[in-house]
Amino acid sequence: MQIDRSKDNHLKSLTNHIATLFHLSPQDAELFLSQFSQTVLKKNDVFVAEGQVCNKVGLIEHGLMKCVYNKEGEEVVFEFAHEGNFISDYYSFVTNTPSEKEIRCLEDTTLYVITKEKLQTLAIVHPFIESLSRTMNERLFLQLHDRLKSMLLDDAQQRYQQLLVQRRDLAQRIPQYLIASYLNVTPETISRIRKKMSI
Amino acid sequence: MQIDRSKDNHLKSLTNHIATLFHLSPQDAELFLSQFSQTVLKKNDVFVAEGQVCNKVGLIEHGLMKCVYNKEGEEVVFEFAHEGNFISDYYSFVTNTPSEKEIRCLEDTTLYVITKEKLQTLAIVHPFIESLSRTMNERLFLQLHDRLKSMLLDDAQQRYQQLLVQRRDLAQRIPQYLIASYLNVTPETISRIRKKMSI
DNA sequence: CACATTCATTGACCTACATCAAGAACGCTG
DNA sequence: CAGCGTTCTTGATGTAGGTCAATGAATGTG
Repeated sequence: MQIDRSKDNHLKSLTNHIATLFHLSPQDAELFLSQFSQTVLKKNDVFVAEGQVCNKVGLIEHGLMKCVYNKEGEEVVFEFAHEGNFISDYYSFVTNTPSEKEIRCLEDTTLYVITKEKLQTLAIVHPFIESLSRTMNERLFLQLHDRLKSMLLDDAQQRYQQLLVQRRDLAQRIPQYLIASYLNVTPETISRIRKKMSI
Repeated sequence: MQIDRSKDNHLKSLTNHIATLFHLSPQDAELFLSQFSQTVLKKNDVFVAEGQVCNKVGLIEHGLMKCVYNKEGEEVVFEFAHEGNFISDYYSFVTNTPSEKEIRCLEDTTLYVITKEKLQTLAIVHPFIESLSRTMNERLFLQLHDRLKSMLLDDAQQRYQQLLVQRRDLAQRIPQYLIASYLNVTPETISRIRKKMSI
């Protein structure tokens, strides 16, 4: 049932997406994305390994990834990313320290990748990259802020319900035990919450 | 025992601090700070009220402030800020939405304040402001990241111990019940942790 | 189709931390 | 220094959510 589009069409759609997101002209957005190189990964492939300095940012064209801490053998989900999202261990990226997280594909994933070095080189020539970086930092800040706020103020059920509202699409593609981990509870707790809510 | 310095000396010290923090030339740092206006607040004075859009950033010269959520009448500490720190509800600042937090002085506080509008005007004339904003966003991101990480991975005792190591100076100026709130536990829990650690 | 694997559910029980209530130890300020 | 508000401590008890273990459902694979 899916229409097979050319790589160019996909890229075009991503370009529009980026232009809108960062208030760029179509030309700037195209210039920006033309510096990325395409990477194709299979389900369970690792994009960033724990212990490696993350010096790259990906922009997902198609697919789904998770970014997780390893806490004594248990995965603790830090973030999910899907079509149109950027993915990186941005903490490692900024601080140049080894990543304490792992980024891995939950589905077959195609993404466009650019290195930190290339980004910095670009920023020198094209001032709009600096402004784009600022906006991106802002977005990352807002995301983290929302997450921290709900950890500080809400209980497990409230967090789950908010997730269902705010990221319903994601919640349907991701196994419940990973949702649980993202909400910082056990799968059993999610199961009981669902029962209580009779979903 | 304290040496009484002139206002100019204080400002000079802040200017150096900012220059170092953001890799600015002394000239740029001075130019930047010259756009701020001094505000003097007493203990318990409100800097940002809940419900008001926060369109300003303060830089603390002397004193201590808290930034708190109000959760059903209970304060939940989001952040503390003291000498040399910037203070704002940056979420409200960026999104132009009413602040859900209150920022209030824990001690008599002197700070330098600049409005969002002025900052934006400045950025047009002086490109270094844009880069400074990016760096500031980055720092805010890293701060939130650390906090979220410890909420996800650590228990109350670990969070308390890390606070003692990372912000010992702060911990000594702030009542324990606010430390507790910052760590998202009750004062009783902190008291019991201290007993167990025999501090 | 049989079998394995992976995920979700449920129940019994446990634990970290919260809540409530009562003192104790500080400051202040008159 | 007496008295009072504020913070900290301690004990008794409650609870959200964790852990462990068993069972089911759903999915993939030879």
